[in-house]
Amino acid sequence: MLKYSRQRESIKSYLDAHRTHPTAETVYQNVRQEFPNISLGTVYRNLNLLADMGEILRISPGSGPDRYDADCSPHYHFICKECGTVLDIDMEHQAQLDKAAAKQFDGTITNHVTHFFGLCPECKNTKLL
Amino acid sequence: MLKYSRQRESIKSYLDAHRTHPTAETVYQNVRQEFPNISLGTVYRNLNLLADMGEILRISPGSGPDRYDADCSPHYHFICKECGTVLDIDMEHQAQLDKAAAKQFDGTITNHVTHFFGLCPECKNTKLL
DNA sequence: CTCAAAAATAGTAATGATTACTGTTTTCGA
DNA sequence: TCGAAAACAGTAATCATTACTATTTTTGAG
Repeated sequence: MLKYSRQRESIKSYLDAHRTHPTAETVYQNVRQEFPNISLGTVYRNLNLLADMGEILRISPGSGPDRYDADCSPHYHFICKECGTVLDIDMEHQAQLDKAAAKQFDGTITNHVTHFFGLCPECKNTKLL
Repeated sequence: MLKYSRQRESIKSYLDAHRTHPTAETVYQNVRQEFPNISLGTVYRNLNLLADMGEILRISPGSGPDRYDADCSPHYHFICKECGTVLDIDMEHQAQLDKAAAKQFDGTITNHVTHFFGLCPECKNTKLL
């Protein structure tokens, strides 16, 4: 049975208010303003809980720590090869990919995750100089 | 300047011969048959080197250790939610996705990585019982 | 409201994957 | 054949995350 916790509430509302795909560490540093004694373990436990309940999304960018996103709608992410920033991609979800992949496959395909890579707007400009 | 090494040769040929997307640990255990004194660090260093040179592919499956693949052609992977197995997906590469993603995006998109999730053929059968 | 069981917490230790460091060995071109 | 550069083995360290434990918080029944 799930019980309310002020810490979880604070973590969730931080994510709701900041769509920057923060890491657990970033969430920790910020929620600490409200709960100076919160422990990193509590942040991880609640992020996992929220993700398991489907209230937030976990993004695993191939390298570096996982990111979290309050936007649970199926959408894609961009990851900057230079600075690691994670940005939302404004593009419709390609549900047909799952069917295309299932054609020659004997198992069951339920979903897919796509990450786009390249240079974010800022790093792109820096490279021009 | 890159110098030849018997250890790197052995790692590369293990990958060439086994298209099972092994982890660094699995490569280590197997190459150890030929080089009993090889260290895990050497395996990691050479896998990174080969990946940087574009001779092998690194697959980061969101959870668990990275996998390596001698097949560098752009292709997709399936990851079993139950057992973690990584399998090749027989499906053409969707190059147009990069362009679609770039439309509303101010940075530069060079490539994308897509992982399909679900149940592998074996776990699917096990679930039926 | 009170109180106790269940859940959550803080603090800390442990784990797993990977990288970094160091002294020795191997490679390879002059 | 010889010496600089690169790679090595072995080990220590790092990073992200999970596990453990004693204490505190939540919540529903009386």
